Amino acid sequence: MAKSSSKKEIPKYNPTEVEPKWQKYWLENKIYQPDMDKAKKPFYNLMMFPYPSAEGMHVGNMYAFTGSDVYGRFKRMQGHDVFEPIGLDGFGIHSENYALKVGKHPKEQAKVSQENFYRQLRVTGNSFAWDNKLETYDPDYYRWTQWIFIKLFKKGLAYRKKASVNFCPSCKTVLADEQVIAGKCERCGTEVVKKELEQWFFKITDYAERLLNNIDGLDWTEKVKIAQRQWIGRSEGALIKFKIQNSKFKMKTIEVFTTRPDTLYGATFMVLAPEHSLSREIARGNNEIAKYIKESQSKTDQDRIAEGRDKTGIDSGLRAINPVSKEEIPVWIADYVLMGYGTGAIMAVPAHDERDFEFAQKYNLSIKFVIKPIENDLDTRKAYLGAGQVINSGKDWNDYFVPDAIPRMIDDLEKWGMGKRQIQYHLRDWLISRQRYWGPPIPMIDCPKCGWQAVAEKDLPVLLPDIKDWKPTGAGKSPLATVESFVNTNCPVCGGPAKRETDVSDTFLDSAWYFFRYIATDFKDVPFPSSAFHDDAEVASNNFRLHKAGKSSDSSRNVSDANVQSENFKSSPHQSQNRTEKWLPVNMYIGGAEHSVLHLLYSRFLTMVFKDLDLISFEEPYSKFRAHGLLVKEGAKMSKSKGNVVIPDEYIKKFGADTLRLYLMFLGPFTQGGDFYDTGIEGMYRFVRRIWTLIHTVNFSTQSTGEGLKIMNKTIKKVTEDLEALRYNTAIATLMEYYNFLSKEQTISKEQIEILIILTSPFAPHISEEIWEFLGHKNSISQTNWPRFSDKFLVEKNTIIVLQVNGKIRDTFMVEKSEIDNKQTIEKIARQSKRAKKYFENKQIRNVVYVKGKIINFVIDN
RNA sequence: GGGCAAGUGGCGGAAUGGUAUACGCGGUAGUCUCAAAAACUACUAGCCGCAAGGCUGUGUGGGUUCGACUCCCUCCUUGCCCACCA
Repeated sequence: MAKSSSKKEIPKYNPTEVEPKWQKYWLENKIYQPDMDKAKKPFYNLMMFPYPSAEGMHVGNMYAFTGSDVYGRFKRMQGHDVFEPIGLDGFGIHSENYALKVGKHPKEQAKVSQENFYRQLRVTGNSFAWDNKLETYDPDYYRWTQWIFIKLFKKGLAYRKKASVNFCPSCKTVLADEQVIAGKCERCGTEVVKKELEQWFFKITDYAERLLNNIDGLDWTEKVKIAQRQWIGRSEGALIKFKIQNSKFKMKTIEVFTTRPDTLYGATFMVLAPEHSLSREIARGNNEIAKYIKESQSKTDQDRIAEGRDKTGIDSGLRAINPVSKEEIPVWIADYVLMGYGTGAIMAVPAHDERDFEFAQKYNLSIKFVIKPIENDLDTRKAYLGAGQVINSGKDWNDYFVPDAIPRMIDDLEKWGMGKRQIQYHLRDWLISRQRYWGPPIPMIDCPKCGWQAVAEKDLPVLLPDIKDWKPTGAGKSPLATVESFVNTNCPVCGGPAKRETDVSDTFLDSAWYFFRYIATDFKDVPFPSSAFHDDAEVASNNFRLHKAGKSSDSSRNVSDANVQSENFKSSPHQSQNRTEKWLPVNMYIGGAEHSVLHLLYSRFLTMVFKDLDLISFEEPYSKFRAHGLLVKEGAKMSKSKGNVVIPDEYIKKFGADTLRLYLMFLGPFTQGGDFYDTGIEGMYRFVRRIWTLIHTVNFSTQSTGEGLKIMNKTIKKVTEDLEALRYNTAIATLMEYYNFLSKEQTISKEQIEILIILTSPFAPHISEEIWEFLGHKNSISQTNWPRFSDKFLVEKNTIIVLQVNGKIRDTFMVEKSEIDNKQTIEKIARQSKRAKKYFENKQIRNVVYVKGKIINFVIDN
């Protein structure tokens, strides 16, 4: 090691002193607070904000945040004005359930969690823009969540509908389809049942095609793109009408959706979902059928899954006519057909669908094959799903080959007036209402005269009342329904007595737009700046906590409102109206893959709606998204029940945040996750202390030379490329190799050391600042430019050529770079190899493969 | 049932067609010490060998190639996501 001969005094590395010192420095000097209006190279570096409800931040949160922060710090040093905000997703069932568990009012618990979480976040060394923090349960925030609801309502995108919905008996609320995982409640794991309730929905299905088509253009983790495509679930097919024979009901035809119109001749019966309106109509005059429908509805999804493929059903007694074969076919009612997809009715083709085949066998229904395989014989013991030749399908279709001929067959159906081409999506409308307390009240009023009306925008927010009986009731209504002072109000249209909606909105609505609010937390009277608000009288004109004003306060309303809290709010929406366009869409979004469908899809949807409202000019919220991997503990998933959840606090106390950050980023590829071992972190602590010691003992030479320069440039190149690709583990390995090299050198230049510190600083920001200061710098290391590498130092003078015989390595030798184009010379040197000679001497050399500058391979006969 | 990943030393992992096991953990031996810890140094895939060296080796079996952890096919295993979606 390059130690001084005279023994220097080495100060002890003490992270518990160094780290708070720099955290304080960053905060006081607003080092990480970009100028939101004047920033020249804005870079929005977003990480998914946490639910603060658990027992505090666990190491999985820190893993995700650190990975995002490292990238943000890297971009900042590359000259970008990085905006890296943080907040808390504290509204919602998750937080409320935690409050229930610990027996505290959610509002009280939120205060405790907030303090604890922010304290933890402060000591992890992230470069957060603290001035812009937000919490979803803050009225300043949810006021705008409610505003969004109103905007959607006015645009016809929020509507009420009575529907069979998922209901969690434990959480006592309805759930979105997305929150039901294999028939169980995503939050508590209880089996979900179906309930018939009137609910608020968002019409996300109107955006299905756009949501799907835009995916191709996104720079996102491929896995997440696939998950979204699958969730939206586009399929092409046909809508086909079947006439009902002698229908005594209102409905004279049954319409079905099918992706296999080519099998229409094989449709030997039909099946209606129990919830189908025709099923209900039939049930009115038939007890047995009514009973079947009731039973199937009371089943949990879990029951249905447990039953597997043992299908049940009942003959409705109706007969329909197959439009092409003209055969009379029975109509059944069975719960293997779902109301939520297609038309809620199917044409059953048992010969070519496994489910229909099974059902037909159980109930002895006829099976008619209309496709046969081209090569093999038809096996009539099971459904045939493959491609093939059309048979038994009349003169028009016989001998067609499917699936190729399907489009032509749909054309025929259209021509014959029997059906039409149809594109169907699996995506369903977003169920928004929740019968719970801890969320933003849905800002709607039900007037006996005027019907459902939105709360006037000037009256927002509809404050969540502070009540004692906040626990879920399970009666299909929110606890707010019992608060008369809340419920009773006046109609915003006619002024007469009316009642408020008492449900609150889904947590996913809170988190679907938070990145818009981050950039505008200093704006009181708009959700986010937009030129569209300029002339929009209904926005900005309100009396809610309006701040008294800069020069532009034309609004003289209720300045003295008792609620005024902050002096920092700007009152003019016109000012800085470009801010939204300046910062959004988000440049880099990093978060968990578990939000692949829900959160990412919802925020895309809202962004599109904002675009359609002319509030913004873009329609995709996140230009780039990367999912991080899962952090496990010694091979096992961390969970409270196993008691192996790692809490970062104790490790930070013992080793410091820098060591923990480095360790977390080192233990595996960030996008794939990693395995946390206590012994591993000790090794990282060793590395940090070694750097500290090296700095305090090194003898500086004046300049970097030869090998040193080369290695330095190589290191810069590798670390830069790795950081851009989020390959943090190999970036750190490279830094270790660089340290190992430096520690063995007799003399080191100051430049070589500074490069080491700069490159390490995104991972270990505190110790880097401390060393940077020790080296005599006055600025923050985060304000230093990221070093560039120069290719001219990367050129090797000599190259190692590997000598193979039949692909096996037999020797290596060094040649000058200038020789590598000369195959003859290389071959000549190779033939002289003492070690390899015996393998090709006296053998017939059939071929010599030379790969320039890398390898020479003699191919011989054995 | 469908979709997507991934299988490499004792362990976490590196290498994406060209010297497999970088970096780290753990282990062994040594230096320092009365001793221990820390720190530092060396070794550390398996087998054979005193050594020089050789053979084998990236879940399995095959293929493509001068050359395969890497590309293609078969099977096995594990993880994640979705799931009676017509």
